[in-house]
Amino acid sequence: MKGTSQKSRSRSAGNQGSHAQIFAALGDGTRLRLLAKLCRGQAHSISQLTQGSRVTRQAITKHLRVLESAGIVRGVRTGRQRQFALNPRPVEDARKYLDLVSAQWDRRLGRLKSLVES
Amino acid sequence: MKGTSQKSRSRSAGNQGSHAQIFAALGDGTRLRLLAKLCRGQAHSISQLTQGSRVTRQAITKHLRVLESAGIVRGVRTGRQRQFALNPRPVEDARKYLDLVSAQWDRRLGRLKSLVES
DNA sequence: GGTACAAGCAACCATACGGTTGCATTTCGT
DNA sequence: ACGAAATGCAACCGTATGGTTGCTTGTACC
Repeated sequence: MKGTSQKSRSRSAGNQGSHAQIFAALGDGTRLRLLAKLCRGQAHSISQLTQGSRVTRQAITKHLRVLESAGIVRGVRTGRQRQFALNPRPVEDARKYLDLVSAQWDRRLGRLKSLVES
Repeated sequence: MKGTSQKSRSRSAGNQGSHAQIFAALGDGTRLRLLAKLCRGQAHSISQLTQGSRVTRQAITKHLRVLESAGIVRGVRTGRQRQFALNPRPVEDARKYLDLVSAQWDRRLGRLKSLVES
């Protein structure tokens, strides 16, 4: 997520930039753990999300910031705390991307693989 | 993929480590471009994969190494060159993981979201 | 109004990442 | 055998990342 300067391109086909950003955001254990908590549907505050983690609240904040700029998560202020909730859209997007990769692979292989492995 | 020292744990449920590694491997534009080439089914050598890229062969080699240690790609020697081919297994794995996330979210939301947003 | 909880800000640190350059090694072809 | 092609290896560089600590700001609540 560093070298690739993803500005704000939104080309439909082969748009590696945003996908790369999403995958990069998912590419960390702590963040996946956060995701696991949030995908249960309920919004959590930062300190709630810090509960049970071995890292500092600050670290969690940073991770949330990463997830947020990837669009995976959205935080809204409610009083003195920020409630973070999952935004399933980018996740769906990433899933579709991987689906496409698999599909393309399968198509080219003529489903030989599926026959052999199943 | 740095702080999380993913050694070789293979717990079935909530195994963030390997998933994180896969996502991290996918979290780069250049590597996604590599993936795009390879998912077309044919194996490519390193110099072939370097073709059309703006970065050095060495950079590509490093990226391939990352993809390889995530299991996404496998390279075998054929004479003086290494043929790299995609291994769809980890990709499928990652896709399933995201599927699970979405499913969990949808279930908890009782598909309220889908009704509203579509 | 004062206090305690939640979060933001900023600096700092060690290490990983993406990339390059330069040189060595292996292997194919003639 | 020799040159060229395809990799491999190693050092180096700038910047990002994950994490910490310390302090300030904002908000609830009695």
